[in-house]
Amino acid sequence: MSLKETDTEQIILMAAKEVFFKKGYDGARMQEIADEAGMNKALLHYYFRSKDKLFEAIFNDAFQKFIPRVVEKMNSNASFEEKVETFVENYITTIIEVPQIPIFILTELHRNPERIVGMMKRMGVQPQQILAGMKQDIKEGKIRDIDPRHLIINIVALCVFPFAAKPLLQNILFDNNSGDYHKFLLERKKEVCQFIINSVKI
Amino acid sequence: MSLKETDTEQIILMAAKEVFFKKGYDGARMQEIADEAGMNKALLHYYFRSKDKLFEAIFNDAFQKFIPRVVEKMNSNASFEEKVETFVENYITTIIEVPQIPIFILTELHRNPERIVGMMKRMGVQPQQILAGMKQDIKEGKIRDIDPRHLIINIVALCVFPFAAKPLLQNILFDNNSGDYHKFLLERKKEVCQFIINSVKI
DNA sequence: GTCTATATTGTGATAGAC
DNA sequence: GTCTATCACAATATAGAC
Repeated sequence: MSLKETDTEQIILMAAKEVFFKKGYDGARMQEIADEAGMNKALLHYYFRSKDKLFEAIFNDAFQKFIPRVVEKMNSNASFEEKVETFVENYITTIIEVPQIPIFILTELHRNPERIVGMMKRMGVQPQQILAGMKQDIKEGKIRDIDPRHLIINIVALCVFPFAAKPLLQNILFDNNSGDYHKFLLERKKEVCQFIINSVKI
Repeated sequence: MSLKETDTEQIILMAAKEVFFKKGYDGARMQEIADEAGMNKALLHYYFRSKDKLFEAIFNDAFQKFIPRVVEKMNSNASFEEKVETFVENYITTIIEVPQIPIFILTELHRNPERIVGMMKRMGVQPQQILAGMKQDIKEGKIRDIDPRHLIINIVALCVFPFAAKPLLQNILFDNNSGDYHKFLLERKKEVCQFIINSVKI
């Protein structure tokens, strides 16, 4: 594989990511990706055969960069507080870099649930161990009695939602000032941790 | 307007809602809506002129049924606990009836932010008064010191997320048993209230 | 590998018979 | 009001020159 070929492939991937993230699969156009990449439609097909295959390449990549960083350490034997802090910190830091990811994944999850669920499972997103850890914490009286499934959903919800609803929140709460909203999202790391830990205190 | 005409119009609207909710604007096809309604494509255009207009009818309707029920009472002078309980109760009850609404609104928000934000504002989704109420509660020492914007986002996040990510959560936490997940969502009403109130306790 | 041109199919929309 | 037939154009995909 020559250097040139790899370059072109990378340029296509970057352009496709841009467009697919913004418009979703159904809304994206091969022509727009080609324009964004500064080349012809035909080249996209030359490298990736079809829109579907190109999308899959983007999606798998986004997914594989995202999930492991976020799930990391959740199964360690750290304290509940430490686990929450690590998770929230990793999650929000990661998404701030690519804030379109949550809505992208949610949309695709809606469009094609089986595929996403399958991918998640294959990548080791198996909450059983995490749930067991939480049960242990409850049993040992470290946190109050709460259904671990609610707790885990609450944690993820608090991290994801501000990004999924960003266009609305930024406008309605921050007059569309993206700098302010960015600062606000950074604050959320400690805010969310505090919110969770407070609410499970004995 | 004859009875027959109104009937057909309603049938179209129901079919369109079904398809638009499931596939989103870009993914939906006029042909599929016509099939779902048991009639011809041409009729859709006869009644609604264009795909865009039909979509708008659906969206406005979903929106106008949803938002007022949810925002209701948030501006009353009830206690913080009461307000949270009313909001969460209304919100989750409403969404359980039409669980596709959150992802539908989020997707559309992403596809066309200005339109959604505009509609929300026109429908009186103005958080200033709610934020002011929360500030007052903080000042009077009824809840702990917390940025009201974080608080309001947290409340909505906890309500919305389980529906937005339903296909994933139902599969991964409940082995795709929709009955179990439904029970779980009903439980969330009190669970979410408790979670919030605990976390803002002095 | 990259381009232009074109094939092929899909899709929103309209014309016109009934 | 409802249908069939069809238009016009958009979008994915491929053929073939360079």
